[in-house]
Amino acid sequence: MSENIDVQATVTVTFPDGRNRSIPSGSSGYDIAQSIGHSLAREALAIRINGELADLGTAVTDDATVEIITFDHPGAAGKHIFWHSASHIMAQAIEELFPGTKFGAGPAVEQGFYYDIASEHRFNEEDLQKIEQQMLDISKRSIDIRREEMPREKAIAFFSESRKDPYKVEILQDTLKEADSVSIYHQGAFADLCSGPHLPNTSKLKAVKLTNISASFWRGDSSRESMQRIYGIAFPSAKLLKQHLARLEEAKKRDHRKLGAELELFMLSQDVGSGLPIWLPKGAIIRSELEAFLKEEQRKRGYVPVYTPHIGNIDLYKRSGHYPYYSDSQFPPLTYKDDLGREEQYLLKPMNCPHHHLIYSSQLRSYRDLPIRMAEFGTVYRHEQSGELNGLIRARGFTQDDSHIYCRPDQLVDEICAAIDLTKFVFTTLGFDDIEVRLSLHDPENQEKYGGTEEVWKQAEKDVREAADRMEINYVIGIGEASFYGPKIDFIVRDALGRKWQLGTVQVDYVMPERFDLSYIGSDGKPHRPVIIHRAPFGSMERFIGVLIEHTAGNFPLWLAPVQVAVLPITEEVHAYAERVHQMLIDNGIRADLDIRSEKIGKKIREAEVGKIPYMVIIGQKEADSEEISLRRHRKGDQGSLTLQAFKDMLVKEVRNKS
RNA sequence: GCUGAUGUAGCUCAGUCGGUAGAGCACUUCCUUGGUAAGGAAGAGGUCAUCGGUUCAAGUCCGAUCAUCAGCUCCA
Repeated sequence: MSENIDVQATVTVTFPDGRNRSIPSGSSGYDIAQSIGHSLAREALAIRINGELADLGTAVTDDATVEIITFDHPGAAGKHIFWHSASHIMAQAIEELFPGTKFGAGPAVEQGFYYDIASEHRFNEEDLQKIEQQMLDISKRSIDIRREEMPREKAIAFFSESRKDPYKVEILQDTLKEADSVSIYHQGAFADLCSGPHLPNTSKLKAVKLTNISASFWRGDSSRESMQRIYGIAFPSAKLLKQHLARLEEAKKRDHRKLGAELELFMLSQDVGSGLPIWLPKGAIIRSELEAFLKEEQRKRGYVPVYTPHIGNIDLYKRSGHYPYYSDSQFPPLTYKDDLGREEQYLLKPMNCPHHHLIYSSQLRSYRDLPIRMAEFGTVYRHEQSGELNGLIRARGFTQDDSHIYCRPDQLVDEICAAIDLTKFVFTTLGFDDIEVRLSLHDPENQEKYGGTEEVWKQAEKDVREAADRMEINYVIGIGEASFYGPKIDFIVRDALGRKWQLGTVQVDYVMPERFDLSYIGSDGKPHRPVIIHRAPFGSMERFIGVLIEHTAGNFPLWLAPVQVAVLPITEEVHAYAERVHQMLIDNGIRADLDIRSEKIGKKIREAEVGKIPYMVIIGQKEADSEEISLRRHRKGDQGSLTLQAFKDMLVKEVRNKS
């Protein structure tokens, strides 16, 4: 390089690691990637210029910070662009195979992409394979993907006249009505309205799997026409696709419905009704251990237990305001008529709140009594839509680890913090470390959806934020996710298939105290309104255990394992000693099974392994003579010999530590 | 609820062109007493989800219903 290069013609680009480099002005993202290395240029999908994602072909004309985006780029930007382009390629493939198909929306999602399409043709599995092949064909044709900016009016003309795509026209006339100029991406004969960015060329797509077809509504509105949604996932290499499919297989093995049946934890029966889980003995042990754990923790933290009936007079729910909000997800009322023809209606309780509020108002409360923290494992019933049911995770009858905390306004933030702390403690103890926390706020555009005044909501949301900040939790904001009576802090985890589920929740409520006319006598001798916190660390016992099954793949920690130890004698001669060992474990509070069948030890071990029993005690003549046990650990194999005392101490300690 | 797929023994599945049902595991009994993931033999187990239709004949073809699964809308 000579010293006297034309400074006008070069610009400085700075990379994320702080290094920078001079490049000719007008260089594209591809040129920049190429200047760094051939393999990066090969893998480059797009570029981020001064924080803005752009097509790889975009020219850099000023000094800028740039980032080359590859498929594996942290933060999923690369995958997102890749899958978004894949959805366009799928649309092109569908258009080529099924001319006349109309296209709705085709975004990238967390696990791939989809496209909503309208067609007379009913797409089936065979079509998906054909479309996959066509997509790979489009990839082979190596078509450049080209961006075109045009005025909105021109785009409307383009989509109504040459593309004949009414859905795109609707988006242009509705969602994008403020925009002057829009962008269109062309790839061969296909074109789509899209803000981009996109892959430079269709050949980047090397492997694709269209996973399923389902129905969706145009713009998510059930009053609009139904469309066919085709889901898929794509990768820049066949190897990555293979890995992805293997992961899916693995996830299926963890499905709590499958493991729940195999490990005899719970069952569902048509004879009882759909969405009404039945706890089998082994599942009941897990549930009761979890309940005991939380009860003890709540006792330490100043909660008092209560019990309330499973049904309540319908007027109670009308008064709470739950009735109109929940009416489409309730079991129909039970109607009772007495001899005089008077009618009474009861609901299976869809929530525990009103019952607890009545307990609160059953006596005169002083400011000195607050906070009052009422806790109940309350079983509730909601008639969820049949398509929503999902084993334990989404049921029609479930038990909330519910509590209502009645406190003074000056205690509120502290109490929210304490509830957050309990929830975090529960999750940490159970080994959930990857949890998303969402502050669920109301949507001011839809104030009529909520109870209470705007001022009340402002205050409640301020308090919730303050508590979340003080507890130093990372959260995302969910506008419109609030309950009708107040904002919430929701704890969200994923199931084996990557679907998100809300578990724990902490909710602030200024509305119910008003509706139930709750009060306490303040130090000034006058009545005041308390504030209510609704909270449930597990959320529901059913859902929590469902997610826990998937999280642990059925390998529960010792304190939760339905059977903690399997005692496996090798021959009949040692049955007496095995019985002694078994009894000693039982006497020490250990859940132990004794297998005295005349089966070979290999088979007994196999069954204990398949049953995911944490510890196996193998007892033969040697152990009987030396008064020891031979220990085997689930998934880890032979652990050698131990004295009875050492084994017992080890178990007791492990159970106590909940490790 | 909507769209699609599926429904055969307790479980996992096979069942061809429509001709009245099959395997493995599990279960029961017997034999076997074996040292760290499946010992052997015999037996029992089915209104082919339910209801209706076509047919001489239906697990198989057609329709409806129910349930399960995926997604949509909704929620702990």
